[in-house]
Amino acid sequence: MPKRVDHAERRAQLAEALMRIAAERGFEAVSLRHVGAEAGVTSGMVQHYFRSKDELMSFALEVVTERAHARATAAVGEAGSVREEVRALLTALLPLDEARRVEGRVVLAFMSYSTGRPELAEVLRQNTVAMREHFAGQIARVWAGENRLGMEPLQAATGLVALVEGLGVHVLGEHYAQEEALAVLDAHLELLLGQSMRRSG
Amino acid sequence: MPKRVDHAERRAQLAEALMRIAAERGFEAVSLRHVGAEAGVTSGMVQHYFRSKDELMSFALEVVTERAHARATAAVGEAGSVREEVRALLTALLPLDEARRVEGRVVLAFMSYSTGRPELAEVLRQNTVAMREHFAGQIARVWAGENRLGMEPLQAATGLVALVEGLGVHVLGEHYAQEEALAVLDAHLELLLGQSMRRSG
DNA sequence: ATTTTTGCGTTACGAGTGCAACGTAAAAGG
DNA sequence: CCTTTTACGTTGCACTCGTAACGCAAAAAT
Repeated sequence: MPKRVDHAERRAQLAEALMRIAAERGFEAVSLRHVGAEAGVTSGMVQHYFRSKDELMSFALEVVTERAHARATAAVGEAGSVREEVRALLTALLPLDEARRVEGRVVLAFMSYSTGRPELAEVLRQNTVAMREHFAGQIARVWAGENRLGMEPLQAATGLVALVEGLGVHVLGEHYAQEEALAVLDAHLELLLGQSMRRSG
Repeated sequence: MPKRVDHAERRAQLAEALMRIAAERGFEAVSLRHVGAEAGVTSGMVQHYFRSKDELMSFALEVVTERAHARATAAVGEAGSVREEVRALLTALLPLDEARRVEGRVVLAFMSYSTGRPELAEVLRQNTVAMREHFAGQIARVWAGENRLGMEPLQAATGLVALVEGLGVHVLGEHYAQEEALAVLDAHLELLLGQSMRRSG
């Protein structure tokens, strides 16, 4: 055999090339040849590692979700309180730097692309479901059984995830500055988890 | 001249064909030939009404935003109070029936597609900005100068729009049922505009 | 040293693309 | 009636696409 190559690493490199193209030139510019060129190889090499374009696409989506998951768990590790953890998790999902903007664009593209492709849609769905349940648990802990905001923890969690999703989309589209999005997120976190809640009734 | 045709109407028909394709088969299935076939004509006819594919795409985006705007203003007309109006506006944006699901998918596709296409991105941006400002004004009216939730009306409005955007995306992706999304929206509206706010301090 | 396996490039093919050019039937204007 | 204009359809071109087939060098296995 030749130079013994790490299969997983090569696949990851190609997935990264795909993400760069999707983020910079749009999803329709993603082709085997372009991905190869972006990675400095030929389309034949891409074919060697992915049996079809669909397989390449699926793998890229998995990479991007794994990356987001890794950043999220890293952020959790640094948090001291539940509220800090929730905030760290949510801000880890916002496109606040170039790397996350690229990932955000890729995820957005996949959201549209997954129409009529159940396997891809399922990956995205599981992601949302997991986050929803995680936040619901954390919110329930903070609320400690009391529910003075007129909603269930799961509803609050669903709203929080949706809020961040929407803020992310708007920041990506440069509808407003990321500082505004962060301020809005903080205000809503304060509303849900802050002291003011204990003063309400 | 031949059968004297309403130019605007034909363009609208083609835009609708485009939307149907984009919603059912995905954005990459949108081609001049497919749009023509969906509308029951040839690609040459499409070329007759749109000088380029880009022009067709831009027009379709305008159509979809105009349609959403029309539904929004119609919903406002039926509202009796500010809160009802806000709720009507927001639910008019959620993909709660097939027509709105189609539009939602098209908008989502355009969000991704508009990467690197400033004219398209600007249309989406203006939409968000307008809604943000509108809701900020309405919230300010309801709050009547008092601000007990620890955020500005514009921030509350931004959060509301982002929340609905996120809920819409999740419902489109079938991450959860639309009833859940509606319940979450109502809970948040209650939080922002309901009586409980007057009881908080 | 020879065989086998692997990594990767090259080439080719059919299909689909946007677009330009041309053809033509029909209706309005003279 | 005849010309002009409009509304299409048709054809063709240059290009890109995904995929399959083949080629070949290099390294491990024997």
